[in-house]
Amino acid sequence: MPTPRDHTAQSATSTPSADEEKNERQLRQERILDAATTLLIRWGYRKTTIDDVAREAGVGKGTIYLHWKDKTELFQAAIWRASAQVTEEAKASIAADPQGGLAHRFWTHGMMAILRNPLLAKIMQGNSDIFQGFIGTLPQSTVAEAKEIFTRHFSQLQQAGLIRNDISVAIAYHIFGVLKLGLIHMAEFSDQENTPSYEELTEAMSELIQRWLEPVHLPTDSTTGKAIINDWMDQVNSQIPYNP
Amino acid sequence: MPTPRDHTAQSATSTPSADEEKNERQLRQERILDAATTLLIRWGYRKTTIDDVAREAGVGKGTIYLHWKDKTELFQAAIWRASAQVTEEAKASIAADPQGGLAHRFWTHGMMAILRNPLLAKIMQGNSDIFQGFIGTLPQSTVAEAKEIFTRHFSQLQQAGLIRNDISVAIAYHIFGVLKLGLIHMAEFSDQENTPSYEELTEAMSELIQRWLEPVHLPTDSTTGKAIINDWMDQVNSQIPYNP
DNA sequence: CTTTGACCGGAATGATGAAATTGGTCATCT
DNA sequence: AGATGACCAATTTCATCATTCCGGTCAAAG
Repeated sequence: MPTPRDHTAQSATSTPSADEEKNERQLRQERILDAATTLLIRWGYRKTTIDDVAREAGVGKGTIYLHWKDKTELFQAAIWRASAQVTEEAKASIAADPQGGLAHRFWTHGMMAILRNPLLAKIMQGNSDIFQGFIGTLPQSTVAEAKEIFTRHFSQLQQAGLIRNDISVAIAYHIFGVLKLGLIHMAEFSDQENTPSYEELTEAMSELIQRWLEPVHLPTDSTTGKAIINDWMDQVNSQIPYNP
Repeated sequence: MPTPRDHTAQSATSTPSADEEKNERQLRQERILDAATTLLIRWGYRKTTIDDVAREAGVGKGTIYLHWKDKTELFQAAIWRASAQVTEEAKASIAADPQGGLAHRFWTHGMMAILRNPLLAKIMQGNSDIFQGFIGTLPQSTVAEAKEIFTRHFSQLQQAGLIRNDISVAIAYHIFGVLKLGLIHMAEFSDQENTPSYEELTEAMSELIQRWLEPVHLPTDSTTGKAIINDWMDQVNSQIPYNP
């Protein structure tokens, strides 16, 4: 009972309309996700308690259970929101880039969007133990589906002449995995001072992708590539159960 | 006392010459290293005891201490021997390959030599927990020195026109690290059936290196490159305290 | 109705100590 | 002398129990 907290919005209208209530609820949900994200970055999954999140968000513990079934769903929601934001940002960057349809530009925009997001950046920078005890919660089907989405769009990019045809999708998928995991673990492995800056690294990786995957003669039309990649991002996003 | 064992060579000459004794000792040392290697692969560092090794090698436990100071030195020796063998093999493959001086050929030979070695292959295939409780025993200076060796020879290869000049050594070092760690962790991550075969993977990686690092116009003379790489391997080997 | 935090029980954590294991030594045997 | 394995001390492992912690519930408050 003796828990003074700032109820800044003291119900200006005595009877809030249904819309206003909806909005209130929405805002609170975001606030809780903000709190979860902050603490996820600061303490990791295992060491962050529901109580912590509730306190950080300024709500009661029970309230959180009005929004999510359990702890994993809450943190999944936080990660999914981050992913959705990142994909959305990447989509925008790609749309704004005249050459956004090219493989290496696409990679660059994706990587930059990730690094701009505090949560995903932290993961990328090698603090993979944020997920202590959380990995394995994700359904195996999700991983398989992600691979399917990759395969489908990679093939489309090949058919559009944006990626070399003489490379197998399975190999490409595996090596993309190698690059992603390698980036994370190498960041964890090497000490700060010897690690190149992320700008340098992004640029170098972008060039690697370009030389590795792009054919010498690229199609003059960039819209097809953009469309494919846009579609890709949308499907990745639709795989993420995050309601705006 | 009741420990019957096969003393096949029952000292044909009553007084073995100094040479023969030396040889005997040498052979026994190899046998112990063989045992250590086998058990390292089967059980990992932590779960392999000195007793196990002695039994597997058919010698008394005390005998092992006539050869090495302690447990870590024994297993270091086993790993170092493996590394020396691998570098030696790689050197031979490179020497036999007319194009052995090219970056992507060099990478291929190195990777194949590693995969041919049971111990290092096991590590490469993601069973990095072979080292449970062993990592950290290696002096930090070794890592730093390895980086120096890389840097020096990479620059030499650039000067020889075998590797593009417009890429920084620091970046290249980091990305090589990404590739190595990525290969290990991706192998650990993805399940058998979805993983491409090592032949496919080696070939694909070789091509990636080629496109990423090699200039369009390569020097006609291959001997310079071979010499540099030979030198590289020798220095890596000399960093390893393994006496034939 | 919505929101809350006291409360509950299962699970993680830590302290304790007995028992087993194991790296390394050394008296003994060859 | 060179090789060995019984032996020792130190560490690890395991079982036990007390205590704390925390995800989730729900009766009560607003």
